[in-house]
Amino acid sequence: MARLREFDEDRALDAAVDCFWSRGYEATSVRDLAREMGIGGASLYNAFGGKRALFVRVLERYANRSTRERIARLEAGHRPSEAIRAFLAEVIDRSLKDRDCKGCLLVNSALDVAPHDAGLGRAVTAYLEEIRAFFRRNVEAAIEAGETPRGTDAEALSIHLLGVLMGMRVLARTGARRHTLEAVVRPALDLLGSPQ
Amino acid sequence: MARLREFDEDRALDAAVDCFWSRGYEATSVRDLAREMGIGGASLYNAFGGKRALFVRVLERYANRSTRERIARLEAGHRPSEAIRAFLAEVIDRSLKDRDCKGCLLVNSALDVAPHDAGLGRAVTAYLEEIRAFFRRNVEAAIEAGETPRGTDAEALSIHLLGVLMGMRVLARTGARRHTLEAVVRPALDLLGSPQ
DNA sequence: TGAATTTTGGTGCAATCGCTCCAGAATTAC
DNA sequence: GTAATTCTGGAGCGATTGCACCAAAATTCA
Repeated sequence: MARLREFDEDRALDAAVDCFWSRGYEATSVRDLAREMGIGGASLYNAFGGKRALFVRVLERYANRSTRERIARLEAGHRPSEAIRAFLAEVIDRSLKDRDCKGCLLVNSALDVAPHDAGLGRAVTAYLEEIRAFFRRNVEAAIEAGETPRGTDAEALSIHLLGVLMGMRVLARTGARRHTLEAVVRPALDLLGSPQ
Repeated sequence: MARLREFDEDRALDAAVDCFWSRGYEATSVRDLAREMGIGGASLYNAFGGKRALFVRVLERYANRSTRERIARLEAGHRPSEAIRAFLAEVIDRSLKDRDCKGCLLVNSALDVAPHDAGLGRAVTAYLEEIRAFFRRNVEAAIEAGETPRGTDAEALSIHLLGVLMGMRVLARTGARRHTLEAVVRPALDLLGSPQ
């Protein structure tokens, strides 16, 4: 009973992800977004509501396509401790390939927008908590499987792993090399137990 | 042979530090700065050259008054491994008191401006490297003093400590509680050897 | 086909951006 | 005192910001 949308919402959303990811929230203008998404300003407001509302959708899409996809894939194909190892190794590899050092949209947002917008802050925190839950789940399973020492505190180690991941993301953003990123992570992986 | 400056440059610089610190580089306008510094726009440009040039001065002042002061004070009053412990403990304490979660200006800048401005990026990296040098120096001394296990790789551990510090700063920015920040740090401190 | 509804590109608004210019005030050298 | 020099507040530059509005285009239901 109305005119059909001419653009593909998912494709447009992907373009918006790239836009916010490489420029940050504040530095990205609605005109940048519209141009990159291949739509007019009116369509953007009509379809997504505005800059902030679009960013909420972007965070959700990023979490789905980047974080959750990786977690599901690695958790399905690896033993618990190896899933964590592979997760961090993959982040290192991607960070090194990431020429313009975009880093992780969630981490960037945690420092950029979260402190100035309580709502977005809660969203970012929830996504980071999903990553920690992945760590925690697999540390527990690794202990159960005998891969990780019995006395290990899974809760504490999962927090440590999240912190190490955040730190690596920050240093990667400054252009750190592989040996630096690996040195950040290695002691945390040692706590998981020596890989077979 | 000319009119004297009416404002105190150091006081104005401190105000500029607070401004950039709490709002970030992009989100801080020259008008914000001038108002908070208690000077006119023309004076700001006359004395500091512009927004970016002022930010360079701000980074330097922050490094002097925050990072370097802390390093010098703790290094003078503690045994090597205790200096590192006290450094991280102090960061945790200040992060928890920091109601508006400003975090660390250097870390915020590492994610905000460094990737989009090579010059500022190098400056930020250099300041972070000073912190790592503090870690490295004291890990080596701690090994020498028998506080830290002999086999420890001081270079690698100093990088790990820097990464853990960055990670803690990110999580603190999202409003993390004490037990979270301490869980991030504790495994790294364990590598320093048990405190006497 | 005509009414209803939504999307579309374009235009434009009020506000703000970093920055510049200017006239006047203040200070020192002469 | 006079000339020279610098600092000061204020006004204003062109550009850009997020967003609103509009008429035309497109589509479905009647």
